[in-house]
Amino acid sequence: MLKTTIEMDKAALILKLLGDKTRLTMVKILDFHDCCVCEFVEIFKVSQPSISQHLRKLKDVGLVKEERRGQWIFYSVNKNNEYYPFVAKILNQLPDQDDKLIELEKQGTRITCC
Amino acid sequence: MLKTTIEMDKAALILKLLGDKTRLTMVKILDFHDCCVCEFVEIFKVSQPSISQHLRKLKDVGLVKEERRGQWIFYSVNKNNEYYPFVAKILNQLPDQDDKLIELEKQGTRITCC
DNA sequence: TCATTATATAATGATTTGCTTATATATACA
DNA sequence: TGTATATATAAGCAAATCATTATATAATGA
Repeated sequence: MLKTTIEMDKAALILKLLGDKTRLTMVKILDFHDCCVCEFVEIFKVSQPSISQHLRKLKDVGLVKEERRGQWIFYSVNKNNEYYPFVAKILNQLPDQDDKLIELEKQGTRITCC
Repeated sequence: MLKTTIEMDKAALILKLLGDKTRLTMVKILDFHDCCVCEFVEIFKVSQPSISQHLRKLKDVGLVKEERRGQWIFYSVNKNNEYYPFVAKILNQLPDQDDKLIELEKQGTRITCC
């Protein structure tokens, strides 16, 4: 049976995580494009540990997953996560953030390894 | 033209507000039933000022509105709010909280004035 | 192997959050 | 009018949050 609702506890937890502009934007970007830590550092203009800590939180609840590719660790949305459908309905209402990646391309700081 | 997306700033703000179990449950209940402060105090077993403060935050962003009825002040979801469609798509995925009100009825603490 | 690059983790600090108690205000009703 | 009830606001406090700097770990490439 397909789950159509989500427990309140879990919903509140996920909404809290998404209730931070940096993380919300990250997840919106990751919904369509894999990214590595250093790209986010470039995009958000905050320190590398700050980005790592945001990603850690998202990973801890299973919203994103990581995968090493050579020197980089790429993050992506874990679409198999039990709560992805819940999150997707939120993300679908947000404006696409492709301009952020286009900006990286222009700067030559987009990572496209492997 | 109907708005289909919401700015990231505003979305993050609203998600943060809903990222608290008490407020999330409040809004879910209010989506279908008006309630007054004292009912929430009974439901959530926290102090009256705590409930008032949560409602204040929700009111400040326009998500709920208030209306005095005699001695009580009833809150309801402001469905005319610009961002209600965004919120509704979240609320629709949450389990209904009618048991909370049924419990109040049983206890005789449901307020049905006016 | 050594220097560089990418990332994670630890420690720290300022700010925010969510509760509490105390108090003020407004309505209801005897 | 005086008392009880409902709500809001103020003040205070512990815990959580989000950033920073410092440091550790892992892979790359000369």
